[in-house]
Amino acid sequence: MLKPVLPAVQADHVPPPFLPDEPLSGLFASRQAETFAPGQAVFWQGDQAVDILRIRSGCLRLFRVLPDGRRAITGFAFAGRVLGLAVRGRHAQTAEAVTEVKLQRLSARVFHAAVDDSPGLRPQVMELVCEEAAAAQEQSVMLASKKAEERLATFLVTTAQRTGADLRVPVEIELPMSRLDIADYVGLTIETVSRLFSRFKREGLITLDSPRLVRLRRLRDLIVLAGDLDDGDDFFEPERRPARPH
Amino acid sequence: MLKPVLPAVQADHVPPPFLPDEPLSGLFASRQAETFAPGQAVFWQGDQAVDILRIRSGCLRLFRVLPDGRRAITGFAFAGRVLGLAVRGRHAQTAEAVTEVKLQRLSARVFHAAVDDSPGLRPQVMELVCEEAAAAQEQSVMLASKKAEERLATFLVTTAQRTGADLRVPVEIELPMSRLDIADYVGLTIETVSRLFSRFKREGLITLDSPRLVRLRRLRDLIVLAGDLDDGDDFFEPERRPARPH
DNA sequence: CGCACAGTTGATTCGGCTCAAAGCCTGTGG
DNA sequence: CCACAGGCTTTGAGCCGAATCAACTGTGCG
Repeated sequence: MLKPVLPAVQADHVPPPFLPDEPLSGLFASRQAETFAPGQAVFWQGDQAVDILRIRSGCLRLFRVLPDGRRAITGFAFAGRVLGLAVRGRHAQTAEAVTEVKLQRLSARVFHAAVDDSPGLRPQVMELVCEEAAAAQEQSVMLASKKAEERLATFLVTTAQRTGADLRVPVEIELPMSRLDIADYVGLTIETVSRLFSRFKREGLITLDSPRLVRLRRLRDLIVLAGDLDDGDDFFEPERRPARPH
Repeated sequence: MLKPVLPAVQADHVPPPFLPDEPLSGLFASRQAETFAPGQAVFWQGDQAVDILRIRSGCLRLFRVLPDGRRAITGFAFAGRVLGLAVRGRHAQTAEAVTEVKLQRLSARVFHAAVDDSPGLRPQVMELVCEEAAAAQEQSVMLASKKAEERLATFLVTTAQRTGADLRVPVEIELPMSRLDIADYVGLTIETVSRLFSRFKREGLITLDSPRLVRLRRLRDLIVLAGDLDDGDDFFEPERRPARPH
């Protein structure tokens, strides 16, 4: 689950707009990018899903709204993520830009046709869908059984994970999303999330250079706090995340 | 999401051991069934996933255990369900028989080889994996934003759904799982679940002929209570769930 | 008959929510 | 350059819903 999943994103010299070795990048090669401003929706819950999308840069939030207005964020999507693979018919969620987002679009019909007669692509698509399923289950487990502090710790650790940074030293992560987004993601309120940030800071687990810029000191303790996460012992194994030549 | 998903399970004359039109039934046609006693594990979290399984009868619980022993049930699996499709490498969860379970087994290697060169089977497998992903997300949304009573209502309604019964009249559902199972599934404690059953009964939403035999009176109110669920207006549309000839 | 276990019910506690009020940055216009 | 507005974020006080702890009640089984 938490093993290195993203391929080579941590390579020092690669700027955001060009991630090599991304899954399915070939299919999108010649497609031109659209831009979405922060807060703008890419698609809405209930929309007919006609396209497969690939994020070039930026961050999206994926969420569902209950009839009474409560919002549950099911995930955040970053550069390289392909959306719409597991969608049959209508979108079950809304996708909204958190930061400015650039993405490419491909007709689902064309996409699936192309994938269907490429034995090389098929397992890649399957792999991505499986990852989505696994992530959703992970989230369920967290929400069903973890307490507030464990949820935030989990969020911080997995977010750090995603950046592909070297996890053996204090990691600095930039959170593009607001406290409200985080709250709706981990199933808490803004206030509780904020209080937890403060507490983690007070206890020396993190530092907050600004509300959106977190440095994880004592990552190991955070991992333990997070509870699950394969208990993180193999997080620091040299052979799993080889030292980068510099 | 909640539209009729299972094909023809509600046909009156079909006894549990022989569900026709089941997805992928062809592949398992000649495989002989194994039996698991209640409480027995079919596979363990962490096991190498070598087989694809298909449930012929009975009910399984799928769950993960956190290091400190808390258990989160991610779902229950019933006859017709195929397990192991979305698993890469090791199982992320344990599967345990709730009732006596009979299932068939097929080597994952063989299975995927067969699927891979059958253009007819591929979309079926994809469909199932997508359903798994969707179910997990549904669960996440519920756990992230619903209160206790809404969770139990959701559980009851979706369970009723699954049976494929006519939902316009009081549905009687047999719950194979214990209160503890339900609690671990909806992210509550046994006591809270029990209290809610009592309350629903007191309020006339359900009757409890025995702890495991629930009759849903006022299903509509339960659906509203459940909150989400497309708000259930199209639950009762005649054309969606045609009246059965008798 | 009595033990074991599942489920229910009650009393109490406590974590996280709600409501309310300050801080704090960012951008905007004077 | 500073003042101010507005949206985030933080912090505080009090409350409430669900967890916890603890009987008690079936019900099936040796």
